Amino acid sequence: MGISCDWHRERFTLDEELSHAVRVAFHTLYERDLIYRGPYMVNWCPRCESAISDLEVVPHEHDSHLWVIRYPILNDDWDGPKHAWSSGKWAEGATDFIEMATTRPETILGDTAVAIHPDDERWNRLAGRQVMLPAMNRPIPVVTDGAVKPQFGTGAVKVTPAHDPNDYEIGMRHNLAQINVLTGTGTMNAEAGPYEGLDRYACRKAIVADFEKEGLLVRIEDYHHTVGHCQRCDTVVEPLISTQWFVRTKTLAEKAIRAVKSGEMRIVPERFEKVYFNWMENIRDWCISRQLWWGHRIPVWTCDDCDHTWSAIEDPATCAKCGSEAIRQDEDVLDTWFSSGLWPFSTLGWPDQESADLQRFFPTDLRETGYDILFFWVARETMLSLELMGRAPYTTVYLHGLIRNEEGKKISKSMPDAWKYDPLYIIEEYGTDALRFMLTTSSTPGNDMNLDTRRLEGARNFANKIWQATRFILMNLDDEAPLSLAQIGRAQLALPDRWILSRINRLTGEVFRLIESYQYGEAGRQIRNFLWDEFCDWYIEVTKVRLYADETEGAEGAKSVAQAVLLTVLEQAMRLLHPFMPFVTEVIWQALPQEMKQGDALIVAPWPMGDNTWLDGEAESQMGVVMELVRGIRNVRAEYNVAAGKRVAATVAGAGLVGVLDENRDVLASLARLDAAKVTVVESCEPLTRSASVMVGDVVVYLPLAGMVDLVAERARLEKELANLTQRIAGSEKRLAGPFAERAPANVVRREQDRLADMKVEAEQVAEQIERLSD
RNA sequence: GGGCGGUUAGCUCAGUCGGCUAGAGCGCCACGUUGACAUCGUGGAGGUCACAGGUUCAAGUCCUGUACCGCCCA
Repeated sequence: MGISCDWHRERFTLDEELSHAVRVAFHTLYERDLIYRGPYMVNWCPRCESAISDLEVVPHEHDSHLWVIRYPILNDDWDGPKHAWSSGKWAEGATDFIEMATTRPETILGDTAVAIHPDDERWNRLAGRQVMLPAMNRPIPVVTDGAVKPQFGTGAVKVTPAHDPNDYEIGMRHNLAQINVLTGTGTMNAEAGPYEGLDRYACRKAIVADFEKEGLLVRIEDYHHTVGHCQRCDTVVEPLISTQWFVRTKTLAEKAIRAVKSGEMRIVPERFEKVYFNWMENIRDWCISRQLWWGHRIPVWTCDDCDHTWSAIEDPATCAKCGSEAIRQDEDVLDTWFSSGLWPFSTLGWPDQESADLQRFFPTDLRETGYDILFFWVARETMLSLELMGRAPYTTVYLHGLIRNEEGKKISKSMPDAWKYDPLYIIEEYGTDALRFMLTTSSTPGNDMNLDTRRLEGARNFANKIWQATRFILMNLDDEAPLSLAQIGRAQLALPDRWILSRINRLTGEVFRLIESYQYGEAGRQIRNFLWDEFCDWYIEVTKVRLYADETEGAEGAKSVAQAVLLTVLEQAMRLLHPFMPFVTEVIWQALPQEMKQGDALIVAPWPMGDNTWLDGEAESQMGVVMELVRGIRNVRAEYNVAAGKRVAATVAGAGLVGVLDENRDVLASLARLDAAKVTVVESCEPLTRSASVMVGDVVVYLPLAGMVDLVAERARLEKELANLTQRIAGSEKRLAGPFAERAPANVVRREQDRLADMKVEAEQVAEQIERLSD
């Protein structure tokens, strides 16, 4: 991708230094009582055989079922089953039942209660009674709990504290047993009684069949719901009670919120601050232990002899308390985001606070990443940095959007056509510069971008365009070293030179401003527009007059001025474009004459700063008139089907710009395909008959297109133009006559007045031409 | 349920102090000069800025609401 990195600072979190940082970080947090171990309901991936954090659970929608089942009530008529489960007679004799719905019938085996809402009249009468748990022959109570939603299912719910977060809460409130019926791989364990050894889904099938056989299956409803999947392997996760390690996030999150609120750390675009606050304010403790075979092993040891548990930075050989050698390190490893969260300082030498890199580079200016990483990485880096370094890890977080496919779908490796979106493939097809330019200029900060190959083509074509422009400039150099602008007096510069130099310096200032405010896309687009539309389409075309001029005419001086300006502008533009298209700009820059540049390579060349002394409003406005005239003449030629190659005569009534236009008659002639020998520039003249005319302000150009001008058509054309002008003049006059004149800022009013004056002059000219054609 | 983003030309998108006739690329129509480039040039057609209110001298831009699409969190 052409990214400029300090490659010698490349790091891996399992490197020795960074592993040490992990140990120190863990130990420090442990000593501050910010890390604890405890039983908790976690998300368990049966395939990874590991706990995963809340963030690693991806919800997916599923079409499933709601199984409505019933449990028999223990009462005076029935004191329990007389027959074996699955005999078909298990519930024989039972007279009262409680109905409830479940999406996971296999968890029935771990039920330790049935819950109802205290106000639910359907089931109130059963509060405090015992029901017999099918299959397990375990009497369990009916409890009342406000958390039960009466409108869901039948209003009664089974309670499985070891396998559901809500049930866990209910279980805590009612002091219910937590019975885990699953193994780490998702099969039923010994607590599952007759179903032991079955896979969770096989068990589901089997238990439903048995419920049906026993007459305890009321009905099956279709049900659409979301189910959590493992981010890593897409397996359906199980909520499971297990003992895990956690970071207490409350105080860390408070600090992290304060860092942004106080302005110590800024998030761009700003709207993501809200997302950040919302997440931090509702944060749950961070489960950091993983039951994986790789990673940083948790640096906590337990003594078999005295049960002492402690954290250490260096591996201990004996118990810190009793000295016994019978010690064991915790088997679990740390969540990778724990070590990654230390990245902003662990890579700079921390915990060595004196490290030169740490002193120099911490905190970092800018953290750039996708907004989907805000919680995973940015939030953790921020919390850990504030706790361990005492300050936020960076001053600004810049979040970009995600690349999506043509239909706006998130691209993932599992898509059959994922290869199309592989950056290496795109680079192969369009080039790295094209990809970078497309990525940087195709969207707005923080918004997603649909990949569009047409934009890649456009970017590739742009690379070709500047390459061709460079070829043109270089092939028109002479043997001698080119002059620098400093060697040329400003008085020697022609109007187009002053214009393009003003434009590039204006652009340079604008790009600086845009990049400073993180508007990279707009900066890139402006550079592109400058190079293609102004530099290539106008300036290069203008210089051809001088570059191709017959040298015997003594045009040598003018030629070298054009060469100098071309090189100067190109060189500066390449420096501006370099971050967007590093490769082609570097190659072009390397090919430029040494006199034009500083340093050995563009990648280390100074960033261009605009020079305001080159800003030239007069040149921009005068050149603007020239360009308008050229466009107008081209337009007329096209309308009258004048052969593209045909050079035509012209008379220019230049009015106040007569001097300027006279000096630039060659430019006009070249760009508008006029016959230079037959271009007359005067201040004013009698309207030419049998000619088409082009008006820009008070300048009129007459094109005597003998035999080609259809008087009727020309009149119609001019009348259309006049109608347009008249309408705009009316609008402008109306505006200036209203409250606008006194309420709007003076400069805006002034501008409107100037516009009106210009339009009036032009309208007069057009009217005059129509008048002439009527004679 | 809470929050965010989007809705501008046929398509993909810009438009960050509210202020010239709302822009670009691609596509479309016409033409194409020996002299950098057909990965190109010149000219042209094409938009009631989702809808409804409001603020303002002035609204694509600010405020309120609605609709549809997408995303995040619970």
